[in-house]
Amino acid sequence: MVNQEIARIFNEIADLLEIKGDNPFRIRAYRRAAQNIDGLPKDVAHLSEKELIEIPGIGQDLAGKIERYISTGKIEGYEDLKKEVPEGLAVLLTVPGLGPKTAQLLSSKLHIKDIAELEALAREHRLSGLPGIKDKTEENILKGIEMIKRGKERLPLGRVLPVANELLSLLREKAPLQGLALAGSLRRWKETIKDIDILATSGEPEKAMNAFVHLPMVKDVLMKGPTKSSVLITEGIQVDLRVVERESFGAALAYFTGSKEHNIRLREMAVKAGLKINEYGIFRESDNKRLGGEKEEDVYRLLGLPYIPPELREDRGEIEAALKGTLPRLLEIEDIMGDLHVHTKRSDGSHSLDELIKAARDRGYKYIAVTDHTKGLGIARGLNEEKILEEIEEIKAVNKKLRGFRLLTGAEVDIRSDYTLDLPDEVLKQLDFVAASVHSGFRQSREQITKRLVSAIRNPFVSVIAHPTGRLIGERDAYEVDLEGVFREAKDAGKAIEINAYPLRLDINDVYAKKAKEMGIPIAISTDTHVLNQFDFMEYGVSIGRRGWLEKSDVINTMGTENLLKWLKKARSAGGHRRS
DNA sequence: GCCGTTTTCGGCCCGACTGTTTTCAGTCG
Repeated sequence: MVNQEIARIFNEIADLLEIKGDNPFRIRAYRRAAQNIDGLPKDVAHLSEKELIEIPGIGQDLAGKIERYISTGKIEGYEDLKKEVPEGLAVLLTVPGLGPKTAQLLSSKLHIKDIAELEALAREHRLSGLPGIKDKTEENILKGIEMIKRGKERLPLGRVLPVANELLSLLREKAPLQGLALAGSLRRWKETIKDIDILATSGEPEKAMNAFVHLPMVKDVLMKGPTKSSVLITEGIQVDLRVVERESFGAALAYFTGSKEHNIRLREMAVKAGLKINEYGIFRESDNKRLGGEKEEDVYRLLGLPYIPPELREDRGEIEAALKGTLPRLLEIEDIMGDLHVHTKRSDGSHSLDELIKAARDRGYKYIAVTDHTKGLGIARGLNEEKILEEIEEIKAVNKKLRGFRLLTGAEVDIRSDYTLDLPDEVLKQLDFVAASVHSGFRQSREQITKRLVSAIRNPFVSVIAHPTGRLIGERDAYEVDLEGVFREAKDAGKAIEINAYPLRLDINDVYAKKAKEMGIPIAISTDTHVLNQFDFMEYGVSIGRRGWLEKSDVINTMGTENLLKWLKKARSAGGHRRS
């Protein structure tokens, strides 16, 4: 999509304007526009000017710039701006702690053009002596460069959350802190995380901060104050701890949870209502009287809004919905009745049916679908026709003995590069549940891969498309695919789309989940469990669903067993008509 | 550059920490 390209250019324009010292609100406008275009599930190339202006943060001017970029490939002013700012200078802004003012200074005095030069000069202590720069600043610049070299700025949620929870329990044990809570993008369940934000109250903040910066995994202390400290831990993750008074805890939690854009919107509303919101509370502007802040709900209540769950706080329309009273009633983990993507040791899973049944029942589930890989996936010991039929027989036998729980016969069939499935219809039609997914040929063209998914959807026996984009967060990009086109087909054929809850997948993501909901496509949230404790991944999937504004009724595995089986049957007959 | 049931012009969120500073600018979130 051209969206990401435009977002990149708008962000670069913001960088360049920042170095020039331009109007900060203009800079903010470019960044906001970039963010909203980036997160848009529609290709801006296909939008009219009127539709562009409906995107928050896009006005007459930027809409025109986008339109002309689509037709001419150029964004006016951008080239001129690049000429005004020395080549490569914007790159310096990627060094943490180094902002536009310092970049400008380094460029004008020392003509530094890239990070390599900056590093060399800092090592030779040639930066010291510039106005406002001494040894310590030099040291911090080198530290910042080290952080860049260490690589990835954002880590997958699934890698960070376990570390964060471990940190919490350690802090509970070692520091005089109360009410410890995760905040920031972790609390919003964003799919990648830049740092771990922790909020707490304490009667002895100084002592608590000391305990924090001396935790065993702390590698470096970035800053340390009485109410806020930041450290770098061994995994290379930054951890911020903020300590506030109890009466401010709710306001601080709202502030520290973000997103920044959501908070800005709230604070703007507050100003208009004669209020002031900061991390200490909600105050009346006229006499600074505290109106609330102990509970997070206070913030929303005093603005006349219903409580907005953290997963929605991205300034993607949740404030408008709250004002109109149309916030979704979000899906809860307790709504999930079963898992529709589970592997056994017959293919590449690790457990028997009995072990899986017990684990699922322990979670209160009513059913699981057994979806072993099929023969196309040799590497995962995929099952051939004979073995699948064998498994069906075994499941039928097990089901006869079960009370209040049901195994669905199923498979995760491979969608081959030649647009066919790797099991014949005669076998598929004997299964309760068929997930179809792509495991190879990722480099095919957008048209080819889209056609593969569409062909699978048009097979009457397919129930759901699993991990529809094939991405592995931080490891492998999604293949090129027209998901919107795939969604339209799924809508016509009455099929579901999966949110794969495996933490490195989270596929489809929140933005497309919202899109699917808007298009009326049923969603299955499934864990792709290979080992028992991976059933716990459901929490990640539900959170992606919540970030996508999903309600219980949008998700098929919130249905009871009978209703689900009915739905599956209907998906078959609906799909059958579309057979091509 | 965006945006408006108080505005089509004049606003635009708010505070902590650091380093280099005699009172604050820069950066970050």
